[in-house]
Parts: sequence; structure tokens; C-alpha cells
Amino acid sequence: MQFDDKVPIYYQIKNYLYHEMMTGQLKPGDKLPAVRQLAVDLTVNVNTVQRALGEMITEGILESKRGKGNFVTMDEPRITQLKEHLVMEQLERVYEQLHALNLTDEQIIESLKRFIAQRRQQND
Amino acid sequence: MQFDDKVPIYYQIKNYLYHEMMTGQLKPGDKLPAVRQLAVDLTVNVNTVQRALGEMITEGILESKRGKGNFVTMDEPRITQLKEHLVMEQLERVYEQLHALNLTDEQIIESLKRFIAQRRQQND
DNA sequence: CCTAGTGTTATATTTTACTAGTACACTATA
DNA sequence: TATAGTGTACTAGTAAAATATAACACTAGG
Repeated sequence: MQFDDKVPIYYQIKNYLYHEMMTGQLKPGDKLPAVRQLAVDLTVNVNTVQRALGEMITEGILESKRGKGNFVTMDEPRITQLKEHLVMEQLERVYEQLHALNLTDEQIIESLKRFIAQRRQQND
Repeated sequence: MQFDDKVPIYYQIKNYLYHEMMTGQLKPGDKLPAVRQLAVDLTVNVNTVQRALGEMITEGILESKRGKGNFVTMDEPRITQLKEHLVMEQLERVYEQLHALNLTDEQIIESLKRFIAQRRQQND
């Protein structure tokens, strides 16, 4: 896994795991790889992995069973709820920032549309 | 001024000054308050102010005249260019994050629209 | 000239976030 | 009950950010 120096590794690990869950590669009830194994796979320290998992456990999205492993919660609504929360967080941040740059609501929407259209042409 | 612990103070100072410029409270050619005055106003150290201003000078958005003060550049296209750059930065970040949460391009646009609509009802 | 006001630079210190190493605690099972 | 596999906690090292303090450099005006 490639890490971006601008943001903490543990945060990127969380994002990675969120992504696995949102794309269904990690399903409710699934067991995660052992923390030491994850640490090896991601070439980071066990504590860095633990830091990420610890926060997700606090969020109620993972459950840890000492001696057994870490598991994705069976509480599916909790997962949906988390996703919505994460989306809202992102939207609030970008809205606040663009609003601070003196863009109107309409300009914010338009700029996002243009960005995505432009991005499509280039990549996909 | 209120600072958010999650992001460096010097960075928030930059954002504050950007905002002042984008909303026209700081116009091209305007003189900024003295660094020591800014430090007092913002209750931070002179070096922290200098760190923010230094980066903005490197960006070509501010000009410093030793013994006189710091001034907003007269190069208006540079300001426009910077604004576009800042907007793009925000859009790229939010797009990447929401895409990672498995939202399609259309869903991303829709969620932003809904967010703004909802926000309008509550506040304005 | 001298002085007050301005930006600039340098150094040391403190604080905090992040990461790492290591030892501890629990579970299953052979 | 021994052992391998698991999560957890404690402690320390590193780097970035912020501060404190001071000295330096330029400008304008008396």
C-alpha cells in the first residue's frame, strides 16, 4: 500500500478499510486479518494498525474479541449510518472552504460538475 | 480568531487571508497590518505569522517591502489563478474521498445538491 | 544622524502527533 | 497445560509545529 505523507498513516488505513467495507470486500461479520499480519502487509507498525482499528472500534464499526480477532460489526444500519456521516463530513468541509472563497451555492455545484466532466474526458 | 487544533495555525492564517482577499476586504495593492500587530491580533507568535506570509509571498500572492510592510499583489490574474487552484484542490480532495466511499460521479453531484438544499432550509 | 516602525533571520525550547519496540493478556486447541 | 495465535498496553524515539527571545536590515521622518 502506498501512503501519502501529507496525512497520517493510521488515517489512510481507516480509509482503506472503509473502502473495503463500502465496496463489499469486507462484509458484516467478516474477520479482519490479524493486526500483526495487517502490519506486515501494510509495512507499518502494529500500533499504527491498532490506532486505526481502535478508532473504528470506538465508532462501533468494528468489534474486537481478545484472543480471537477483529470483526466487522453485524449491525448493518451502523455501517450505512457511518457512510452517510463520512459523506456529510466531506461535503461540509468542501462547502465551507469554497464558501469561504466567496463562491455561491450555484457556483459550488457548477464547479464540481465541471471538475467531474473534465476528469472524465481525461481518464476514463 | 478561533483556531482548530486539527490543522496547523499558520495554515489557518493563510486561509483567513485568502478569505479576506476573495471577499474584497483585502484588495490588490492593500497594505497588511504589521507582522507584529497581526501576531497580537491573532494571539500567535510573530514567527507563526511569518510562516504563513512567507508561503504566500512564495506563491506570488503577497509582496513584502522591507521596512515598509506586506502588500497584496497588484497582479490580479495571479489572484484569480490562485483562487482557481484552491478550488481545484478542494474538489480533488472531496472527489477522491467520496469516490473511495464507492459513490458514483452522479451520486457525488446529487449528494452535494441535497446537502446544499438542506442547508438552505435550515439556515438562510 | 537618530529613532520608530517595518520585515527578516536565527536559535533554543516546548509541545504534540505519530510511529516504533516490547512486553503483557486472553483464547483455542492439541 | 503448553503453545501458537490473537488483541492490548506501556514506554520511548522522532519529527513537525509553535513559541519565546533576540538580533539584524531596511525605510521614513524629524
